[in-house]
Amino acid sequence: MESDASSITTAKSEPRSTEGESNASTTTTATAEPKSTEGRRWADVADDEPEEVPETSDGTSTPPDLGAMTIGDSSRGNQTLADPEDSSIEAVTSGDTPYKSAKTFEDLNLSPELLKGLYVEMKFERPSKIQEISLPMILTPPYKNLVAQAHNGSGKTTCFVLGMLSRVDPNLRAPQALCICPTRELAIQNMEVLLKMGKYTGITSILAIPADREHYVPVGKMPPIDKQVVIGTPGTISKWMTAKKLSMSFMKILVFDEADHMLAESGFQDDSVKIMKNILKSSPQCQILLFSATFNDAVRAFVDKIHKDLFVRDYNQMFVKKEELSLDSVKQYKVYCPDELTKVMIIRDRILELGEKVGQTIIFVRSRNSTAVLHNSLVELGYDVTTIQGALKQEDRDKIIREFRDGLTKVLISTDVLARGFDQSQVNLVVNCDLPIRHNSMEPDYETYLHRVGRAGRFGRKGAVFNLICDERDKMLMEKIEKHFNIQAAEVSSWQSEEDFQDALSKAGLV
DNA sequence: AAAAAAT
Repeated sequence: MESDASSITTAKSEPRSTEGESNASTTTTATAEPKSTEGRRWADVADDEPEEVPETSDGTSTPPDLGAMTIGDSSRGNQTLADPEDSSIEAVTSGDTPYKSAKTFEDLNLSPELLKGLYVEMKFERPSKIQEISLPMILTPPYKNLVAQAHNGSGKTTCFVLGMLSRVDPNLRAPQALCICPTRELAIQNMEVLLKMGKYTGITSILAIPADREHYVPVGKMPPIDKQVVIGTPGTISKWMTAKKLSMSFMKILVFDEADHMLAESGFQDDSVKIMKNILKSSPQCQILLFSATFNDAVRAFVDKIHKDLFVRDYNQMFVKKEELSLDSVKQYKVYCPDELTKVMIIRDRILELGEKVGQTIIFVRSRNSTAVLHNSLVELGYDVTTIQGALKQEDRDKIIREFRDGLTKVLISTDVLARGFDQSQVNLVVNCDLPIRHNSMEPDYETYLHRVGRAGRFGRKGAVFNLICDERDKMLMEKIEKHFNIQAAEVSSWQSEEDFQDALSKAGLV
């Protein structure tokens, strides 16, 4: 993984309105971490690739001491002394709390039970780079809010799950940690990680997603929640909260997964802000973590605003530069084709079989209706594909996901319900049958594009994306995407040539 | 347009 060879840079910013504090200015960089050859690290680095990173300057490198560096800026404090060529993750800490990077889990004062979960269940050996940086910021008092950006497939989930588990007091039988996710699938997936990592801790948890019909209990008849960690979707959480079934009085940590989406999208934003305000009212000290691979300027401004409006507290940040965000390990292609109908032929004749050879495939389309159209034409032709979208019954959604997770199905057609966060290591191929587009505009949806790409190449694995381009609008969208991420998607020269597709996959390192 | 969710 090339990104491991880059360095960490950190910068210190000052909280607004604290003047006259001393600002020692230094920068430190960390060189490539030595790789362990046996077992897995916490982030499950691609195990099929022999790691050949030499243990260079290991002994000579300075550990990144996250507090004691660089300048404070009076405004937002994004100023750093980083070498722009060399920085892939940047931490901006706020205030005077010194943060020391966590080279081992023992550095973090975790309970023995949690450590056992990390080593035995998760098979982690030591913190990854983003964990090394973010965990001390999460776990060091005073507990400050954190806005954390990290690459797709780099293990954000394990970061905030570990954060929640270690901040919960196992002896207090009340909700203390809350995680809000954009989809039920993501909530379920995060819960699975929590159960695994927290297996020996005895910490209790509950999913807050709508129950299916036979398990439905009216909220009024529900007993109050006494579980310590709650993970769910905004509607259900908000419902429980309003009905006073979910007490916010002991809440210590609130996590927004895919935070940019949760805070920016209408429909999500209202619930998210409502929950946040409600928690802060009864639990003003609650720590808020915002995690995502993408934070655009509008979201950043909003985050800054809510901090001013609601908390008036300073917050820490960790982020990645836009140019370094698109995954190097996933090769992106464009396929020109004459019309929409041809897209189906291409998927059928060129992509499906090749895709099955290299693992599993997700095909993204724009609308629920398009999933049905594509699904039917492929099934009619005898192909075994399944489809997921938000209008399906929960049981069906669960079944489709289960079958895909178990490897019983190889090709999944999906709306953007799976664009974010869905983690299935066997997905090596992503097809954008439609490019993602911003509602009511001709602009591409850059964030969604990046998240879709990120469904392949989990944890540094190889992957490929085929973008099907059939008219001027597609072409324009693709050009904008390339420009935005400063990449050049390779062209599959002829959609009619099986060899060209074969070639594309081999260039992506998949065959 | 899609996502969540409750009506």
